[in-house]
Amino acid sequence: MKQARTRFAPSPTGYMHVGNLRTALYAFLTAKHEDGSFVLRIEDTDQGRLVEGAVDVIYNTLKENGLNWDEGPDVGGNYGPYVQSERMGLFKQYAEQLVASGHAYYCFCTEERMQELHEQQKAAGETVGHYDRKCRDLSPEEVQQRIAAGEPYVIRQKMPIEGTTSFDDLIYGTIEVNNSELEDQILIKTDGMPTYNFANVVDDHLMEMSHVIRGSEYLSSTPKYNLLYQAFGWDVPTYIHCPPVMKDAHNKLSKRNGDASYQDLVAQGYLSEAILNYLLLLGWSPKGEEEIFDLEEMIRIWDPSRINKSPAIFDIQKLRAINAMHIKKLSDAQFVAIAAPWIRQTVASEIDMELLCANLKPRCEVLGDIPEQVAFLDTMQEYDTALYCNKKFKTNEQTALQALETLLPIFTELTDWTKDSISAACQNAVQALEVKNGWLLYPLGIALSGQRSTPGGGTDLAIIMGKEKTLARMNAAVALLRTVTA
RNA sequence: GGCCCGUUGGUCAAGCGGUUAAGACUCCGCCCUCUCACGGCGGCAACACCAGUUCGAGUCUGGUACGGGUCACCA
Repeated sequence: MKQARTRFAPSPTGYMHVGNLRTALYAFLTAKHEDGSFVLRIEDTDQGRLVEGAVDVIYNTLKENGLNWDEGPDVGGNYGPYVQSERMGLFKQYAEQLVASGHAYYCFCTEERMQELHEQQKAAGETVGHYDRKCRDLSPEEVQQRIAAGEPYVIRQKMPIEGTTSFDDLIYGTIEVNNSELEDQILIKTDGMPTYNFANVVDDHLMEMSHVIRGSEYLSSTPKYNLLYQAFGWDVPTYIHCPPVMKDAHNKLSKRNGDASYQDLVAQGYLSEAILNYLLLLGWSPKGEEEIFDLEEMIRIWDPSRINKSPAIFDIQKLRAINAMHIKKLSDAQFVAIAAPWIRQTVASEIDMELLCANLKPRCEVLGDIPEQVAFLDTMQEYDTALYCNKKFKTNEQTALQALETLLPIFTELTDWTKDSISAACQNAVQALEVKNGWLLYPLGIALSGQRSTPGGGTDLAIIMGKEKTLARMNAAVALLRTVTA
C-alpha cells in the first residue's frame, strides 16, 4: 500500500483560528494513524495578505500541540521547496503540457472583455458567470502568431461540454455535477503565475499526497480538480472535506468578527491539550464512550470516515468542561507549575502553594478563573455577616461568634501549624462541645475569606494563609460579630 | 438565482430497516461534605415537514421548508 502522506497548507495571515487547527489535526492524525508523513506547506502567494511573523504563529501553534511535521520549510524534505512562493516557476510547464494534450488552451481575452461579457450576460437576463470560451478553438497558427506578437494571455482549462463529472469524498460519498456547470477556469495568469487551484493540484501531486484534507468550501471546485488529475493521468488523492466550525447557526467562526483564536484561548487559560481534545470532538466522534484523549491515543483511534457531514457550532461550555478534565488529569506538581503564575497575579503574600493548588485543582475549569478565586488571600472585602447563617449547620452570627471564640485560644496555643495538628485540635473541640463539624468550622471559612465559596474549607484556608493572618482575621471577625450581635 | 451539500434534545453527537432513540456538555434534584467544588446517583430534553417503498423507517426514495457552501487573472 502507498504510504500515507497528508499536508496542512495554511496561508500565513498571522492568526490561527480553531477551524484551521482542527483541519491541521485531522490531517496530522490521518497521516500518523497509518504511520505516514505529515507535511507543512506554506501558501504565501497572496502577497497582499502577507503578515509579518505569521509563519511563526503557524509553527508555534503546531508545535505547542505536538503536531510535528515531517517535512516543511524549516526541516526540509525530499519534495521541496515547501513555501509556495518558491515554487512559482514550475507550474507553467505543466499547463503547457495540458495545452499540448488538448486539455487546456491559450486565451487572449482581456479583463475588459470579461467585464463586457458579464454586462451582456446580465442584459440578456442570463446568469452572470462563465467565460464564453471564445478562445477555446483558436487555430494553433493564430495562437502562435499572437503569442509571438507579445499579446498577453492566460491558460485556461478545457472543460468537457457535455456529460457529468464525479468524484468521491470519504465523508460525502460520490458527488456528481453536470459539466455544463464547470467554467474553463484559468490555470496560469497573465503574469505567468498559477492560480491557487492549479498550483494546489500540481503541488499535491508533486508532493505525492495520498489524502487531501480541507474545508468543505472546496467541495464545489473539486470536480475541476479531478478533471485536472485525469488530464495529467495522475492518481487522484482521497478527498476528505470537513464541514466548517461555526460560531452560531449562521456564521462561521472567523477572525473577521473577532472570534477566539487558538492564541486567545490559551491566553484565557485553556490548556492546549484540552483545546485539541475539544477540536477533535467537534465534528468527529470516537467509537466508544471515552472522550478524553491525548495525542497518542488520538492517533491510535483516529478514523477519518467518522467525521460528520454537518457544520458544528463551537461550544465554549463544553471546552470548559473538557479543560477541567484535563486539569484534573495533571499531577499535583504539574498543576502547581502552571497555576502559580495565575495565583501570583492577585496574591503576593506568603502562602502554602501546594495546599492551595490541591484545593484549586478540582475547582478550576479555566486557569483564567484563578486570580479572582484567590484574591481574598491578599485582600479581604467587606462582607455581610448574614454569610454566617447556615441552615444545615444551624449557625448564625451568635453561634459563629461562639465558634470563633472557642477556636481562637486553641489556635493561639498551637505551635505546630500543620493540617494534622489543626484537624486534631478541631476534632477535640467538636467532641467536647458535642456539635457538628460544620457548626464549628463553617464560620471559620467565612471569617478567613469573607465569601461563601472558597478554594478549601476553613482549616485548609488557615493553613494556606498561615497562623498570623489566620488569627488576625479571626480577631477581626470576632470584633465584627460582637458589634452585630450586641 | 444556478449548482452542490446538510438537517437526531439548547450544544457536540451515537445510530447505518425492528432500540424503552446511546453518551457527553449545560440545567435541575438527591447523596457525600468544614464553604464551594470534585465524585456518585437520578431527572428534564431530540429524529425539520409531507408523501412513497416496506409487515415494519431516524435509518431507503421523491418532494417541501430551513440552513450552509460555491459560482474571481484570491488563496
